Amino acid sequence: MLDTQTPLTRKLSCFGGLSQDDLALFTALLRRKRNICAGQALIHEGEKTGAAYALVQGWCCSYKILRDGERQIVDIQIPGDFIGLRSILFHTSDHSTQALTPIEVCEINAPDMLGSLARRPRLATAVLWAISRDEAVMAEHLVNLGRRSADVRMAHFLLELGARLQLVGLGSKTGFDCPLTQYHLADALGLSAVHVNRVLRQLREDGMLTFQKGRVSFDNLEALIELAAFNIEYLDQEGPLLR
Amino acid sequence: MLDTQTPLTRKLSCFGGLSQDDLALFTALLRRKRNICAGQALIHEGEKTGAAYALVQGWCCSYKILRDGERQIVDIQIPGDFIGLRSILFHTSDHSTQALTPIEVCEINAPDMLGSLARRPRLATAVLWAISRDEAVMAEHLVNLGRRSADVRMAHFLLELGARLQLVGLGSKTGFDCPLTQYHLADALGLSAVHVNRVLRQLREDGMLTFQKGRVSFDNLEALIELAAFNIEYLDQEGPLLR
DNA sequence: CGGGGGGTTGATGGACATCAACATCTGTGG
DNA sequence: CCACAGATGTTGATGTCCATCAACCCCCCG
Repeated sequence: MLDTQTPLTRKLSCFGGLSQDDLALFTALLRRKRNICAGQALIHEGEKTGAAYALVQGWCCSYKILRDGERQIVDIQIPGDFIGLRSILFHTSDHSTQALTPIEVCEINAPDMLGSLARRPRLATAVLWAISRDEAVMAEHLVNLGRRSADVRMAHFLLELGARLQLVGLGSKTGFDCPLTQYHLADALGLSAVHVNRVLRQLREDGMLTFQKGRVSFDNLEALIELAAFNIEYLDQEGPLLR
Repeated sequence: MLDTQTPLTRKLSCFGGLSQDDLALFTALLRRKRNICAGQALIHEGEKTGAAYALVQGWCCSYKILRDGERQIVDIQIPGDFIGLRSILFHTSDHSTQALTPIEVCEINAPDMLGSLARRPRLATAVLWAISRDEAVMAEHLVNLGRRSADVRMAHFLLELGARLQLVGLGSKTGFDCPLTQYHLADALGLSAVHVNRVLRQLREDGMLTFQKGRVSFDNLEALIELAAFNIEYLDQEGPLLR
């Protein structure tokens, strides 16, 4: 492995079967870098430009605002994730995206991207895999909101985040650094911030996990996985499918 | 337009820019037809085969079952939709899919499909658009579960279904035929069947919509759209993007 | 020193789940 | 033709999970 690996190439390599040429071509797509301050918006719901990015460093979140001002976070992006990929082919962007920390992104030029994919089937397949994975994450998130109680929901969400971070080298079995506030958790989990606070306290008192000062600690990983019935398979990160 | 149009080609044409050759090649992919009885499972969560299909006729639904037996329907498929597309690149299927009515599907052979997409960029783009659209639908579904009250949730869900059916010629402004039971609605909306019943009664008494005997009637479409704050843009079906 | 963002805790209420009973309809076999 | 079972739909009574409102805390930073 090269030590020029970025989180994104690391993730795509997890899918497997990419040559050095594939990776080089892909990296070449990601020329134009941009740095964004924490709190800044990257994409506005309803805009027509259809911009897409790859997130190199930092965290951001995609969300929708309802008429009454309520917010639902639809996805959290961590290094190695795509941002706004599904809007490049759409008339209008269906969500907003905002930086949660200072971030570094690479703009993706849609025509270039589509061109490269046409020339490199393996690369196209890997990107399609990444998109499918995002969709699988969203499906699990849907189940979370629809059918799980607040504590299980929280446990499941944080376990998933931990697993995703581990894949790109930003977390371990013991926990991860996490810039989210309780308000973000509330907006992601469809709860009120007050209730998020209570659920976190409960989980802490039960010795399951601690969320404090920007750090999530899995105090009893086994029990957490059991509580959430967390089955990591939907993240499909157990090694290359193609050889 | 040909009158040999299927719901699927009709949907892909909505995206625009496909030549007769593109469509012919695509249709050729969908050789092997299968008929399935109502209630039969098509895909089992956890299976390794990675099958995918295009739905030609009838309805089906994709869902996950939780440990306690609860079910969450993740997506409803209507004619012209893909089934299980995101699992063709995965180790295991992350959901089950079941026929709600007698259905007719075409198997999709993954290697063939990927090959065709490599040779036909326009076609690849159209399929990518269809995938993006599925994802956009799921994102809106997520907002539905996370932040909307039961009545609004119901209104939004049925309006979306109506719009999707209209695109493939199976619905109108006045309503659509709908094989779902109240139990299906409950599992899709994260509610109990009892509460679904009450919500439907309320909507009926308010003159908004009637759900009876396999038929959804929009009694006051304007008011419904207002109630649900339904903005159709996320379905991206307002005419070709490419010309 | 003041103000704002984030976090914490208690009191109260409401939306929805759960339990239970019954109605209606359909198909099936006697 | 009737009896019956099973799936679906309907309605009431009761309970619970979580939202809402309202304080108050700490900490950071201008």
